[in-house]
Amino acid sequence: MGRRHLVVTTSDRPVLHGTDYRADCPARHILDRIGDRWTVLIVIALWDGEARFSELLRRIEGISQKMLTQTLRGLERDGLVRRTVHPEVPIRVEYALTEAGRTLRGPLRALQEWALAHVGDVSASQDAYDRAHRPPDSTDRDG
Amino acid sequence: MGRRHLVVTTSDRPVLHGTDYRADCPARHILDRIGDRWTVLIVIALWDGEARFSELLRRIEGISQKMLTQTLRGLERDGLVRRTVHPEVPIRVEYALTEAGRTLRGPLRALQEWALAHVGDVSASQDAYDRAHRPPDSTDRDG
DNA sequence: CTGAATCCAAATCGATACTG
DNA sequence: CAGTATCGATTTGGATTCAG
Repeated sequence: MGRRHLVVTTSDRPVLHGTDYRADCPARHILDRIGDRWTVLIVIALWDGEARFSELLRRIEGISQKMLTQTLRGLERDGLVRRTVHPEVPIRVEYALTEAGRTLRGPLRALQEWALAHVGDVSASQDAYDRAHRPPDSTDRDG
Repeated sequence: MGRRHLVVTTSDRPVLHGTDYRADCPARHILDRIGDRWTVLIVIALWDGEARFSELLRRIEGISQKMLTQTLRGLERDGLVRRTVHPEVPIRVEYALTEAGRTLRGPLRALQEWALAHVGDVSASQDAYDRAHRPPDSTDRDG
């Protein structure tokens, strides 16, 4: 049985790794978290302050109840979101970012700024790429 | 294909802002990119300079040929990686980060630093969460 | 050597129905 | 209101096979 950890070898010091080269490093875990479809949207939705479950469901367009619950649970488990149950009738549950959760704002912003700065270039590049790699056109008149 | 409505075009509103919870923004596109299993590792592997296809295959442990090709194509299409074919025998193909690709280093670093700074807290939180939500154990005894 | 194509298993996610 | 449970469609990624 071979090792199953993922390794990237570079001559210099790798960016996303600490003392070892495995891909299951802390940074990889974070990438897995924010890489899913909804985590970042939820964090953004909670930037302004706490919100109820149904409120998040309304504000985050397209998310299903299942995914909201599931993602919220993961965030709560990681200590990035705090869940507060108010035993009223009907029941009320408030979600809010923890202190740690709020600090995610910086890195997310860095990513946002990169995206904003490069969205034009990326879009143009995709355009050019798609033109250059267009599927074979049968109306080709060069024959 | 399917339901990917990542409209990177006419978003005149601020992107990862507290009032925008939509998934169709530039930042979302970036998150989709770096969120996949291999993109970041490839970017890291190309940090030092260009590399051949087979070299990347060797250095990024665990990646399959298919995924390397596929991810490289996406990166190339986005203008983050440049592909150079040397028509020799046997053929030689070199991959390298473009200028835009290299600028991804900053945001990636921010993420890494966040992860490093919080891995302890997150781990502890997960631990506590799992203890509190322990699977039903009948051998429970109070000490 | 580079890489496209195909088949298949597993993970992800959404819609729906049901509970307290 | 705030979930849980389940099923099926979709997506993802890996192994394998074939080709320039």
